Amino acid sequence: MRRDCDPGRRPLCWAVMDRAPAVKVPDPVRRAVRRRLLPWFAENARDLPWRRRRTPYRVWVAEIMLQQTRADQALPYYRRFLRRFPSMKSLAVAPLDDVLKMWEGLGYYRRARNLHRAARMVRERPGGRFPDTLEGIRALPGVGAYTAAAVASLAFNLDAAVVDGNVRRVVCRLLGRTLTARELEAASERLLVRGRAGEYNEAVMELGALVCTPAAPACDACPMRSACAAYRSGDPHTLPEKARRGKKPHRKVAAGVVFNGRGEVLIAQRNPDDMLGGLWEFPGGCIESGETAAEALTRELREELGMEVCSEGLLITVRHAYSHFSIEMEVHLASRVNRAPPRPLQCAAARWVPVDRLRGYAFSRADLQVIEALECRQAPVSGEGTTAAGSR
DNA sequence: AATTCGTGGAT
DNA sequence: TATCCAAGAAT
Repeated sequence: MRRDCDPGRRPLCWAVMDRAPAVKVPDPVRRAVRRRLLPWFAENARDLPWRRRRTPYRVWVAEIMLQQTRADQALPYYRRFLRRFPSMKSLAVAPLDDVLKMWEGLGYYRRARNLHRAARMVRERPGGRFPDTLEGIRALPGVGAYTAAAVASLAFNLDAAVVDGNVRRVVCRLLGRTLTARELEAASERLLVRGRAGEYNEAVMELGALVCTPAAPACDACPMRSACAAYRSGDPHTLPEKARRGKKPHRKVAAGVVFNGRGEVLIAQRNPDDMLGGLWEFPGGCIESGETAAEALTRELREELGMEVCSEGLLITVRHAYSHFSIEMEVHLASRVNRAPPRPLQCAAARWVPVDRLRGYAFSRADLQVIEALECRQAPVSGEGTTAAGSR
């Protein structure tokens, strides 16, 4: 592709260029970044914990946590995470289950697993030191182009420009059209204030988060207004053009709270590379066509855990939306029909746990609803004939 | 290159 | 209620 592109000549079509497509970035825009945006940021930057004491470790954890996650959602997680794992070493030596527990409810759990793995990789480096080059940072698991540039600029003051959702929106509006990913890289590189890359990166993202928002940008409060092509055009909210997504499929799922007669319930750990990998769950699975929830439950526990169980009735129906599909989960109380112990045939592990110890394990949001239902079902009843385990 | 990864707030 | 989409990465 790149063979016949002489960089010294202007190609007829930018699309054939592999690198550095020429994006016209007007001087007034570049000037406005230095004269307006950076002062605005100095004045209006939120006081966020990861902006204090910018060690590579603290910056890196924040950037992983902030992937596809708003600052206000990440905030309480960041505080707890740094309290529990204040250093690279404390994270590296911790069990993965502890890391996932700290991540519980935040989503995209692969981030937590990669974070843990990367911490152990950093410990193996010479001196156990965090990589201090763009390529070295990029090589850590869970670190892509964005995060590498963010850590490089914020923790090491390297001249690397980030492109995230904010940058995309802000730059497309400044230039008045929807840019391709490659054009965005080139444009952000041109806009970057050399020697102040971290400040520039955060300023653009802060503007996107606080002022240049997707639906209703607050142009009246925008320091870049005079240099913004989309503002002049009159309808800045229409940029960048968005590709519409398809509808999410809906699945019906069955899950079981299986009691063993000693007040303990069965939980299973999901395989590391699956969705919600490493999290614990109440075992179950998809309801096939023509199947009842109770039948699906019996089948799934036979397949996943080699157990024979029988539904004792509905506990709760949980509706939940994941990133790319939604579920309606019928959660049944269930009991064993024999003494066969659970074997982790299609999961990572299985364990009997007292209900009041469930909170020590990491679950997804959907299963946390189940735990709530279990807890408020147990507490008030106390004396009466216990559970569906029904000793017999 | 298009999918697959969570969750919650805004609209 | 339904849809969008956020400091993206991995495959």
